[in-house]
Amino acid sequence: MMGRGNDKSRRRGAGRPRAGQEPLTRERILDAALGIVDEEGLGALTMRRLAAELGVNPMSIYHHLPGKDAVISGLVELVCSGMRVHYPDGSSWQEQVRAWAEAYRGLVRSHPNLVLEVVSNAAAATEAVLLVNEPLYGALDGSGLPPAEVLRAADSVVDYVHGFALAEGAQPSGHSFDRSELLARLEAGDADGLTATRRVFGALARDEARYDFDRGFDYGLGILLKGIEARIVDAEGFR
Amino acid sequence: MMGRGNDKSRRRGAGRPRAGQEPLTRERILDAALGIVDEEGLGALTMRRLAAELGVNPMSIYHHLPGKDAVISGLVELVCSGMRVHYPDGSSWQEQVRAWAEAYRGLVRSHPNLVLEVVSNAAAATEAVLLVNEPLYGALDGSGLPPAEVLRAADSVVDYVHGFALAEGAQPSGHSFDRSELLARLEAGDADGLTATRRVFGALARDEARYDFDRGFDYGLGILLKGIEARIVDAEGFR
DNA sequence: ACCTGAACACCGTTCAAGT
DNA sequence: ACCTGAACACCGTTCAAGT
Repeated sequence: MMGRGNDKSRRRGAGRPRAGQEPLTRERILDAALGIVDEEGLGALTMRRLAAELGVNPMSIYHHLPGKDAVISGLVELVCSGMRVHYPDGSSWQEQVRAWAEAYRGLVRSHPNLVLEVVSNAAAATEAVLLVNEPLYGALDGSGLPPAEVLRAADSVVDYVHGFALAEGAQPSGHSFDRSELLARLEAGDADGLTATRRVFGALARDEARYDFDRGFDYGLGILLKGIEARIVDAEGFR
Repeated sequence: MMGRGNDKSRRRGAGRPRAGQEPLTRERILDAALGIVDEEGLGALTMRRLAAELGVNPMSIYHHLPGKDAVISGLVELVCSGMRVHYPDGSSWQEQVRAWAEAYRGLVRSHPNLVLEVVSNAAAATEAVLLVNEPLYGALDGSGLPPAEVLRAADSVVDYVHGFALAEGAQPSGHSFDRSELLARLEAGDADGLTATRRVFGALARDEARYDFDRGFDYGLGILLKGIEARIVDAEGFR
C-alpha cells in the first residue's frame, strides 16, 4: 500500500520546498501514477488523487507534465522502456521471435490495468515503441525474409500479441479460466443459431473446458511461425 | 450533424409525454449515443449531452439503462449485432476464415471511435460476442482440426484481428499512411541501438514506404492460414 | 522557477417530488 | 411508470497571486 500524503508531510507555504524534501519531478510523478494505476486501476488516476499521493497541490503537477494525457502516455512510455529480451547464442529466428513475444506479453501483463493504453498508444511511433520492436525486427531480419516482409511479419506478430494481451487482461483471474458456465448455457440451448459453437464446445473433452492462457498464447505463436516459415520457402522457391 | 434538442422540442411538464412525441426507449437512446460517438468520439458521450440530443432530462435515461457503463456496453452489443458474413457455396474453410475476418474488421472499422470498447469488451462472453464468433467456428470446424484446436485457432484469428483493428483505428487517416517521417528520423541517426530497425527500413524500396493496411491485413491472415494448414497436416499424420 | 488557492465549466448519479 | 429539478461529490484545467 502506498502512503497517502497526510497533513504532516503536505507542504503549506507556496513555492518553498521544505528542507530535506524531495523536489517534484516528472519521474516521481510517473512513479506515483503507476502505483495508483497498478493498485486501483486507471479509473482511480485523477490529477487530484495523484497530487494527494505526492503530498502536493494538484496544480504543481502541471509544471512537470502538461496535463493528464501526458501523464498517461508517460506511463506507457515508462512501462515500455522496461522491455528486455535476451537471445541465447545460436538461437534460431523462431526461438528469438518466441522469446520476444513472451517478453512483450510479460511486460504488458505486469501492468494489467494499463493494457488498453499500451496496446492502443503503441501505434504512435514513439521512441519507446521503436525500442520495444527493435529486437523483433532483429529476429525476423535473420529469417531470410525480404525487408518489406520482415515489417509485415513483425506487424502481424505485434498485432497478435496485442489482441491476446487484451483478451487476457480483460479476464479477471488471468492464469486460466473456466468455460463451463458458457458450456452450460450452450447446452441449455437458450442460444439460437449457435450450431457450430455448440458443436465445437460440446465435443471438448472435460479436461479441456479449462482455458489455459499460456497454452493458448503458444498455439497462436506456433501458427504464426509456421506461416512465416511457409513464406520463406515461397521466397526461396522464386530465386 | 445531429439536431441538438432545442427548447421548442424539449418537454417541459414532468411525466407527460407530449402527443405525437416518440417515447424514450433503450433503442432510441443507443441510436443517439452511437451517433454522438461516431461523429465526435467517445469523449463527447456524456449522459447530459446524450439527454440533450434526445430532448430529454439527463435523468430520464436512467429509467431505460442503469448508467453510463450500460450505455457503452449497449453500444458494443448494438455494433456487434450488425455482424453479417456470407460464405459462398463450395467455399473452402480458408476462404471462409478470410471472409469472416474481413467482415469483422469491416464491422469494427465502421465505428472507429468504438474500436477500443469492442475489442476489450469482446472478452466478456455476451450473447453478441457469441454471435460474432459463430461463423468463425463454423469455418474452422470444417477444416479437419480437432475441436480443442478449432477453439485455439479461432482465438488466434480473433486476437490478430483485434490487434490489427486497434493499430488501424489508432491511425488518423486509415487507408494508408506514410512511414517517410519515421524513415527520415532513422536516417538522421538520432536513435541509438535501433540497428535492426534502421537496416530493415533502410532496405525498403521507395514505393514500399507507404503502408497499405489492406495488404498488411491480408498478409497476416495468410500467415495464420498457412500455419493452421500446417497443424492440420500434423494432425492427419498422427492418424 | 516552482508552487498554491480559488474559481470555472464540466462530470455521473442519488433522491425526493411531480404527473 | 415515467419523467424532472435540485443537489452531491466529484472531475481537468486556467489564471492570478504568492515566494
